Amino acid sequence: MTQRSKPGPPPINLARERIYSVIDSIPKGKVSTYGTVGKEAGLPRGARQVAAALRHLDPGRDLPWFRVVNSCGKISERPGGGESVQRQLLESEGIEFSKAHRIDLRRLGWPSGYFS
DNA sequence: GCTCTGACGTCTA
DNA sequence: ATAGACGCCAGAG
Repeated sequence: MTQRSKPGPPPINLARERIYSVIDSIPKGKVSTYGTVGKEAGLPRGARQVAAALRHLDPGRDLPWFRVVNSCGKISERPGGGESVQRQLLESEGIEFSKAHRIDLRRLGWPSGYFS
């Protein structure tokens, strides 16, 4: 075949699947961030892509989307609302929130030690 | 093809 | 610690 694989970012739909795969690997009781998930998925500057991937996520798909928060350790607000739902899902598996609605990433962030 | 948008993150003041 | 500017990059129009 004449086509050679050349170095560079993977096709978007493939990148999206990688993102989903990373999110699926976040352990119960832990959380990760948009930026970190992007990195793990091979997208060093792909935080916004991770957000977009979640926005376009099939609602029927079984994926722990709620374990993704922003770099501040807080739940990101978005148009459709639903932050309270995400918080409840996290609390239901033991995640604790500070007074400022923040999660201690040094303790509950995944991968462990990533936020030290 | 071009421009604007945004569930983000990092740097500066 | 807080606020604002900038950079990034795929989607949407």
